[in-house]
Amino acid sequence: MKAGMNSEQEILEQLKESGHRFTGKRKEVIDLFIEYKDRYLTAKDVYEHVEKVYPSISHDTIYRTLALLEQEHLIEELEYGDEACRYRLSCGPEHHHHLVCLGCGATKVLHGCPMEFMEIDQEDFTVVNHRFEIFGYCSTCRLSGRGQEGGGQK
Amino acid sequence: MKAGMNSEQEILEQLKESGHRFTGKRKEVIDLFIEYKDRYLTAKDVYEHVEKVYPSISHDTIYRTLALLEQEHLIEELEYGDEACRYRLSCGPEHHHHLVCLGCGATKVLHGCPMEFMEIDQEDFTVVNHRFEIFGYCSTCRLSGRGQEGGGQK
DNA sequence: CTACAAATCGTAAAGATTACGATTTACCAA
DNA sequence: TTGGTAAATCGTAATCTTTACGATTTGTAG
Repeated sequence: MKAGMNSEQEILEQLKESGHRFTGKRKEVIDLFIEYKDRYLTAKDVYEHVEKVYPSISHDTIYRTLALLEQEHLIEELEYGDEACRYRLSCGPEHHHHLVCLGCGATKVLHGCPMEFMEIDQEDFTVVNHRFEIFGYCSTCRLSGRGQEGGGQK
Repeated sequence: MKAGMNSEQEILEQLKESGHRFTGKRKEVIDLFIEYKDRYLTAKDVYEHVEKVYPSISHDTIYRTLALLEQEHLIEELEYGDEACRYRLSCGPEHHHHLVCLGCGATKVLHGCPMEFMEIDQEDFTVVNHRFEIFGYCSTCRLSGRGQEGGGQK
């Protein structure tokens, strides 16, 4: 993915280039991610948004669309505790991690990756990937009292 | 939890102290975790083990037992990608992270926590917790060819 | 405009986890 | 040793997320 690819136009362009079609349902999904640019959304959020325009939208379509967008690196997935997975608009080709707000799903990019500081003997253990996220409450949610109930994350 | 609390005797003792009963089913669960001391196990693994001794064991019992043991900090939980959660015997009171083998669930303790290197403005974002794991293949799984198929973790 | 493959629908299955009333059991006290 | 009581467990089914699939619709190249 090219940096700065975040308009509906550019995203649909990229889908086309990789041999996929431009459909109204995909447009709705993409528009929602653009509207909540820095935020993680659940499949349910996406379903409910598209449902407003296409009342007969199928779950199958939502999940396949999410899989397609992730495969094209247009959105990023996050395993969100024991709740459902969440997705957000991809924020660039460079490797990064996030601060994630447990109240509203808003995110901030973290600079630096902890793997730089880890020394692992690759003879002993072949690293495939890693996971790093910091959870908490953004100032908006903290001030609105949403950060006082202990949080949903174990 | 006290350090080195890893015998069946000690664990049952601690359960008793916190007002819980010593049952044959709990003993089976604890024995399994002790047998696979450094390894993550799924609820299904636990269910199938206990089932051998108590063929009519209920799912409810397994999940409540796991929740109890986790609440008492006797086991640790890990969200394992889009698969089921996994649990392992707690390895001590001090904060730590793990290397996790995608082939067999074996783990190694990592020294040092990435949060030491992260500078976060607590005015801006109130940190509640964080998550850090490194996934890959241990030497045993790599040699047996289990690490060549691309791995199950996205 | 036509044809074909991609995309979607509608419905249901799969798998993990939780819920709950009824029953059994561990354990304290007599 | 024996009850009594609350905890633990059973059996069964619901819930929730995600996936599957044959039938149908639709985008798009030619």
